Amino acid sequence: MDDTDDTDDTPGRKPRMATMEALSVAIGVSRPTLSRYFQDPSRLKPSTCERIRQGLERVEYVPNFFATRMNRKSTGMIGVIIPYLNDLFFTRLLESIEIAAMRRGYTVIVQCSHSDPAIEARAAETFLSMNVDGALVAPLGNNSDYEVHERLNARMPFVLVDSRPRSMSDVDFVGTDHRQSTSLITDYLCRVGQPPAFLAMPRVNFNAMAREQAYIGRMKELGHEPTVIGTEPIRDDWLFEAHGQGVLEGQFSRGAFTDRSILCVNDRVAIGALRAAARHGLRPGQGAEGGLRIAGHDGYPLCPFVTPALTTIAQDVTGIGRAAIDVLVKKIRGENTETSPHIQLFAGALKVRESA
Amino acid sequence: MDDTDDTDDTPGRKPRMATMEALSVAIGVSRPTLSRYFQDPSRLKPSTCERIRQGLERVEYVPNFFATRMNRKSTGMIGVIIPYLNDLFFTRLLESIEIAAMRRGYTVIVQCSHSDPAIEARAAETFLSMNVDGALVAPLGNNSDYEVHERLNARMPFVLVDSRPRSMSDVDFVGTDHRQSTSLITDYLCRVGQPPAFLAMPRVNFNAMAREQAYIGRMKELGHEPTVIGTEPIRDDWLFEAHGQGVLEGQFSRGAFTDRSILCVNDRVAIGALRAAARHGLRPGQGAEGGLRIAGHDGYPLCPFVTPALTTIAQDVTGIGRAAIDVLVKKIRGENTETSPHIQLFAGALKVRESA
DNA sequence: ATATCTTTTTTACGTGCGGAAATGTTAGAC
DNA sequence: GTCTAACATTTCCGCACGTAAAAAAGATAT
Repeated sequence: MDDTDDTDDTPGRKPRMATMEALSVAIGVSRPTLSRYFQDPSRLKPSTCERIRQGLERVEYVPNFFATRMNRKSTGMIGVIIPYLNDLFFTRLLESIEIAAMRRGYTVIVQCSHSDPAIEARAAETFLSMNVDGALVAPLGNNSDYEVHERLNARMPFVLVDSRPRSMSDVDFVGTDHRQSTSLITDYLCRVGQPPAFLAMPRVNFNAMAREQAYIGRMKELGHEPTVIGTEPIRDDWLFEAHGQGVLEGQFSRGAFTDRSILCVNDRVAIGALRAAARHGLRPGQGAEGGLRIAGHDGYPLCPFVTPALTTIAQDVTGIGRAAIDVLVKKIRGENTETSPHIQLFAGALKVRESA
Repeated sequence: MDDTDDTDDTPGRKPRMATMEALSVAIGVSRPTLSRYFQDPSRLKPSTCERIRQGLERVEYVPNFFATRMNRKSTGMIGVIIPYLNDLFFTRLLESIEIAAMRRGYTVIVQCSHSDPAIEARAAETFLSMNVDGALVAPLGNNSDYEVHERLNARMPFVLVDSRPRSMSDVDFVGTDHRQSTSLITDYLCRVGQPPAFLAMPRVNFNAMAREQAYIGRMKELGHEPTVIGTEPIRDDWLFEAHGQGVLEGQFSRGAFTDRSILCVNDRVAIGALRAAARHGLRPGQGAEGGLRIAGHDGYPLCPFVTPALTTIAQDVTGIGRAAIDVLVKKIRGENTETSPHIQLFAGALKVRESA
């Protein structure tokens, strides 16, 4: 650690070079040449290139991340903020984002808000201090401190994903077209059974609100009376599943909604709804005698494995993640030739299974 | 961006100082004084402290992450590698790790292997170049390149979490005591019904193997004949749920295992098993007529919401995450007074629900 | 052999900040 | 009022590398 000659010869291993300087004397080329080798080997004569390559095979050297990033105009890093981790929707989104970014040669720095606006703000702060090339943010919801997003947006290439605060309508955004997706499944439910009621969530999430609005709008277009339940929180630390189950158990035990179609704001709520049905001896399904049908929204990976298998709208998570990175990278590279703001909405795909 | 005076006076906002130098002239103290203010304000005279604080309120300044980290002996960062994200067990583990690290004042850098040893290796490389103070690794499984872990272990404080390769038995480890947990549920299943069969996974995961072995051992101790199924992969890109469902559907359609207790290697496999049962009209459960019971392992958050609610062993994810950070931080601070290696195993807790 | 071009090396400076040593300041004791 | 200790602040160098310019070394053509 304190070797003055910047090397560390642990027996049995390759000698480790701590600095590029030490590496250069070990290989026998100058340090600037090495620097250029690491950035773009093609700018060196092939023979020199080969000599360096062979030298590198005989020692262990990994360039100092901070020193390299400090001077370069670009850090090659993209900051990603997601609201919480314990939701497979977001993990799949994150996965597609990471893979897409990796392909483009960027290092992704993930920060999770853990449902806490203060942590979200700190994450933004971290990105600013790390000079990330750009930021991809899935906001927390109504609790978010928008100034945080605005500051990021003002200081670096910035793209919102998944959910978009009303106040940030002029910011680039990639997500699902909830009007389309909700209409699609509303239409389907109207076609195969009674017009659905909507099992909502407390208003803490923009997508939830967007879907609720889309449901109401579509129902009216179809000449049906919209019915929304579940906007009141059951308890404070609610999980989506517990919320769905709690709301519906309340209704079922009053004998309400036992023979209707129920469109849930998302799959996790729907899984709770299925649970409530099961506990009340109800069998929701396509050909259900009672007429109870339950559908979700998102394409949660577990939908095919619950009983009955959950009919839902699958969001194109992979497409969204990839597109978000595409837009962000374009902004980073200054190839922003398109209309501004760039709003890209993906269509949802109907997945008909057993539950509706 | 190219301001030579290191400031940026965007109208309507606080003037932004790009460097500590600029900040120092703006406030009227020397740069090193500022430096010490940010590291430990108590080392400054209260009056100076107050002057700086007031100055900071009138401008916007965030110190450069790289520059600060480059010289400090400690970067204040902990690297965490997890094998994949699309599993709520790992997201919960990660959550508890992040919260624990945050409390200790560390910044967590998460890298996900995405089931790919090459990505895992690159993540380790990143940690080395970033000079993280220590690394917490949940290894990929049999596919992992152990040299990667060994290198990290040799070069920085290092702790394995969740799963431990056989070849790394001398490395600090925090995880669940699978002998205890598996025995606990095996005993329970033997007590309430027929001795269980074990629905395993292909041997790609150490915990899966450990549980399988624990099951076999415990069954023999109890004088029962162990039965293991599901060690052959159904298809290549198998999901855990699909694996459980596939294996059991094969058995059920041959009329096998329809009236036995089945202990699944984990909850995701068990959810697939429940699905298989449902598709064959079977109703696993505590007082099941046919005698079919299905139990899992892990404490997957969805267990209470599937039908029937899944009986399982809950791992103490929060405890594991917190303990792992504790050990790692101790190693980082050189307070490693205990026996080496530090092996810390947490007990699992039986969660009796409906399915068994 | 000389001129021209390409490649590499030398040299030197910059990045934003940490840290040790030197300098300045203050307060208490005489 | 001076001296000294104690503390506060500044000066200065260093970190590991990027980058630019100038000088040197090869390579190729004439």
